[in-house]
Amino acid sequence: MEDILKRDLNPTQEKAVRNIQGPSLIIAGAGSGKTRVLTYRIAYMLSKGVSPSSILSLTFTNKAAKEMKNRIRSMLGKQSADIQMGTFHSIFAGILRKEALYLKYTRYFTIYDVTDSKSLIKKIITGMKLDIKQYPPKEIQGRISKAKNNLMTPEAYRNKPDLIDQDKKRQQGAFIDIYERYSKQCRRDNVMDFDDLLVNTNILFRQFPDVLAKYQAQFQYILVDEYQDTNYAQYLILKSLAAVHKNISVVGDDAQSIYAFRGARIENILNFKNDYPNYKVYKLEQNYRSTKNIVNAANSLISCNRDQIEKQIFSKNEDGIRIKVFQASTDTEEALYVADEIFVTQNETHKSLDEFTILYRTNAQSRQLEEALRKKNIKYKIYGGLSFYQRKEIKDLLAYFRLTVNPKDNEALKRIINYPSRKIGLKTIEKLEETAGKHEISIWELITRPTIIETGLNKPTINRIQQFAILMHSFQAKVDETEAFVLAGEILKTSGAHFDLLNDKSPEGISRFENVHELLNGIQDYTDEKKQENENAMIKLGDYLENVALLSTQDTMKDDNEPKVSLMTIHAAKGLEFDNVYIAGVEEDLFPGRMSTFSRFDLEEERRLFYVAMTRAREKLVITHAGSRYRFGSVQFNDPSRFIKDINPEFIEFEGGALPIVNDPFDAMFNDPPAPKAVEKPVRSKLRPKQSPAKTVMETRRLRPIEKQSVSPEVEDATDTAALAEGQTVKHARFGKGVILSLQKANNDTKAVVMFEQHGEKTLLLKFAKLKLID
DNA sequence: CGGCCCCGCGTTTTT
DNA sequence: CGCGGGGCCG
Repeated sequence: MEDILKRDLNPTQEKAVRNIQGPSLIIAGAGSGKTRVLTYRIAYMLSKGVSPSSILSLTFTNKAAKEMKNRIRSMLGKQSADIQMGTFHSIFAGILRKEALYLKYTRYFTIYDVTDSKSLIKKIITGMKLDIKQYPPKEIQGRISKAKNNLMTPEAYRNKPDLIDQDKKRQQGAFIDIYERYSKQCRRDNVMDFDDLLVNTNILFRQFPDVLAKYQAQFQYILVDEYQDTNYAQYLILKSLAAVHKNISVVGDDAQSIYAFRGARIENILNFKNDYPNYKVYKLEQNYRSTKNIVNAANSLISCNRDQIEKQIFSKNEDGIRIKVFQASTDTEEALYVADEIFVTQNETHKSLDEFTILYRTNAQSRQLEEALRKKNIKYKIYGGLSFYQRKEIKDLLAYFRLTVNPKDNEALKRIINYPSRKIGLKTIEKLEETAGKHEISIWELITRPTIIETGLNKPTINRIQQFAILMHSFQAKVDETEAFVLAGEILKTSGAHFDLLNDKSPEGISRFENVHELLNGIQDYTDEKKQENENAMIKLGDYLENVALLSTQDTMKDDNEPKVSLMTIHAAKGLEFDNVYIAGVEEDLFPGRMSTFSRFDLEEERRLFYVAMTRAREKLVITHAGSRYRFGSVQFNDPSRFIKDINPEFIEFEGGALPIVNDPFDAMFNDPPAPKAVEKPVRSKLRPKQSPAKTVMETRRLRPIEKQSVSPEVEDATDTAALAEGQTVKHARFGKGVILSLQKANNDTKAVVMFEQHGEKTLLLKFAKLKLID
């Protein structure tokens, strides 16, 4: 083990791995080997005699957890199985099932996805006779989610007069009532939404100290990946679990925080020192993934952000080729260019198609790209978007499974009580729901009790409903004693769904039929996989359902052997890497999205997102943007993204013409002035307001072909950095005249401290600053 | 009750 | 443009 650490890790990584006692904060830049550090750290702990079951390791996807376990297993043998490793949501869902009774849930609770919870919220709003325009379900759902992320229960919310006041002012005075009803109904139906998994864990730990103590005692060592993307609820869970042993190690990179929109707090990283004053910090700054060119380009981009932890990410890899920037006239042309570029590159380099990815800001962009790839006969796969599990036929079958496991699951019941058709229509379902609501019971309870009479439905209808209940009952009786895939098959056949699908001979019908069988295969695969870890385990339908509910975008992609280009949003690409990366649609209003351009905070998150996109690439990075694009059914014209201009042009090769200059007054507002503590960032044309009197050096340069930009200095160009010395007077494009106070070598560049006449003392990187010597 | 048609709206991003 | 929801008719 000792040899392995020495051999495979750099000194900082090794220190981070060896320090297993006490709190530690590992700041890990993109491509700096953070997964390796985490993996080796756990392996090292095990080799030191730490018991696997006392380790809690939280990862961002379940796939990442699986891979880490496999790596540890291959390093050490079979010991990794007992490590609690997975996403926050899956680990704590597991704990909540074990302890469900404390919270008046049963261990069979259903996890609602966004669609289910939105549908319930909508039902509540209309049921309260509120205007759907005034209370858009989607917005209400977002607000509920936000409240939950901050652990604001309905009771707590109601006790905040300022919040209640605010709601009234925004014409949503009934928000709290909706929130309250929603919470009550979830509880009544034995249902939790995604946020509840974290909220209820917090409630469990807060209200039942002995339960908390049990887990504190168990999890003596806690590791957290992607710490920058944890929210308040997650932070508190960690804090309480780690309170006793304080062996908590968090790994994160503030520059890659891209989930603030769903409640993530970068501050969690910054506040770590407050909770654990005797913490140790390790900065992994060497990027092993990408070429120097890509790393430096990404650095120049991210330096435009004001909020960041100071660090110097560097690469010792080859310089590599420049980033290609291509301007297409339309989105169609852009897609064709990307497909063609991939085709040519693949032919030249003979790299596997697995080493190519196309990244975009929104899922909607995938269509054009798919078409272009199909035209070129290039195999591809798509992550996310409308996934397999979102298809109607799949959701129908899953609803059967859900209702089998949790009979109180109203949303599931409503979905399938009339599928296949049992002549139970919408009106009937409405009546059921209404009556159930009155009695504060679930629909299932209503229809399996004499209370069903109170619905006022006619005899034949009641009869049909009871037939359905008998059917479901036969499934429910087997839920704990039958293997998932056996029961699933039986449900498919006996429910009549199989017959219904078989009867549809249209192409779509056949595809639906195949999908359903695909789902059954998936259950089989899942079962096989689980049994590899534990031969004697019995995989029940409930286990499978939990797995499905908590799948992440990356988890849904099954390995197939044929190499394919992958298409995905940048969010979905988090943690992945490829030799060749294409970022498409890099345009104003799309990336950054229009909504993000109004505040510095949002804009900086978008820029971090772009940073994540760039740093996925090992060797080649291609950025494309289109002058016009179909959106909302009509043509929209977009300027190239400001992010392209944030990248130092020295690292870019513009293809197909120069980049037009865009002036956006917001740019200047949100990027100026730079952070005082950080190293001075390069000055760019975008810092100038629209009616800048004279074109700057940079602006003129940008219009010329790339070759002239960095090779031979011209009249207005920078003085060769080697010619500069202390004491000289220089001119800077933005800061004007100044005197060089000192020069200092840094990485592969020189830092200069310059005293400017107008702007005072500045520290500049000569590579970026383009100083001109004045005699 | 079920099927069909029309209208309105959406694009951030996801566990 | 494409989807989902709502309304209308058979």
